[in-house]
Amino acid sequence: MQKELTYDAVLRFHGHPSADDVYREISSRYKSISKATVYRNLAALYEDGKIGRVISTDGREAHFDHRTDKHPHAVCISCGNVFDVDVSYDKDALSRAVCMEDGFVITSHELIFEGICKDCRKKEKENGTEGIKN
Amino acid sequence: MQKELTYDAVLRFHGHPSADDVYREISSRYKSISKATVYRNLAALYEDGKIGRVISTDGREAHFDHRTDKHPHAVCISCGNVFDVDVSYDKDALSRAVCMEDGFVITSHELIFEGICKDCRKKEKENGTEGIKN
DNA sequence: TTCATATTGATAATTATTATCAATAAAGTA
DNA sequence: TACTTTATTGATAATAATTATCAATATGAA
Repeated sequence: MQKELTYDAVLRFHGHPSADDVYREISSRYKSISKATVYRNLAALYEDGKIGRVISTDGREAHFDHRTDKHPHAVCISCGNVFDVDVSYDKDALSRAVCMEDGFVITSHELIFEGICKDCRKKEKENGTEGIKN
Repeated sequence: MQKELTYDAVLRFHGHPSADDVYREISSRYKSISKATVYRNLAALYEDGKIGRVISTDGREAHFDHRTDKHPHAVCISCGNVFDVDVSYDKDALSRAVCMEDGFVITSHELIFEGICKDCRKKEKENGTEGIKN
């Protein structure tokens, strides 16, 4: 059952693999898995609450997470990699403070930081391409 | 110059039109504008700081904003519409509190609420489809 | 074994957006 | 004005991530 393979592959990553990362990780061991199956099982595992899913922004791919607790992430605007952010804030207070027009029921929220990761900053310095995106 | 048309069209919306919304709005008056031009000019206007852009999440289209100040939004997970959220929080304190692994430089952040908007809740009640997405 | 159900792989379809590129328009200059 | 250069546009192809389709295979129960 490829669902198990998919789950194990996600756990094998330290960080936040994309569906394609997971696909390639499994492919390297079991040659004949379909990418559709990986997408299907990642979605199912997320539904089951077995893995986390990082909200994807601005056309970037979704990333998955061995952590299942909700926590903020930082996305590198240059390479798209996702990092955990360690910041505590009062989620309930935030929810209480929200004042929406009548009738909108909030079920969750996401806090996403954007910036440039260590590696991309290094590359930019080397190439003298600071400030140039992608 | 279609850039002006595009700008005016965005201002004409109360809410947060998608590129396609803007395209249709202009088309209804000036039949022969290209969608590529609308995308191009929306991007340029955003670069110029003349309009705002709502971060798009999970494969949804981007939405644009006549407001240019950064503020949180709520996205309806059913219809995708975007709403302003009125909540004050200490952005600087949040930034200061962020503890990332060395070298990641944070340039901005987004706070996105998710939930169900008034209209979709109404529809769900009528259809008895509560809890069913899209 | 037999019948029903679930999962898979291969591939087509979808959707939002960007890239390409020739045609047109606008601006600058002699 | 006439000519040249630059910018903008429209039409359309390309891209990229993801989902849908559907026949083939696997699984499980009776």
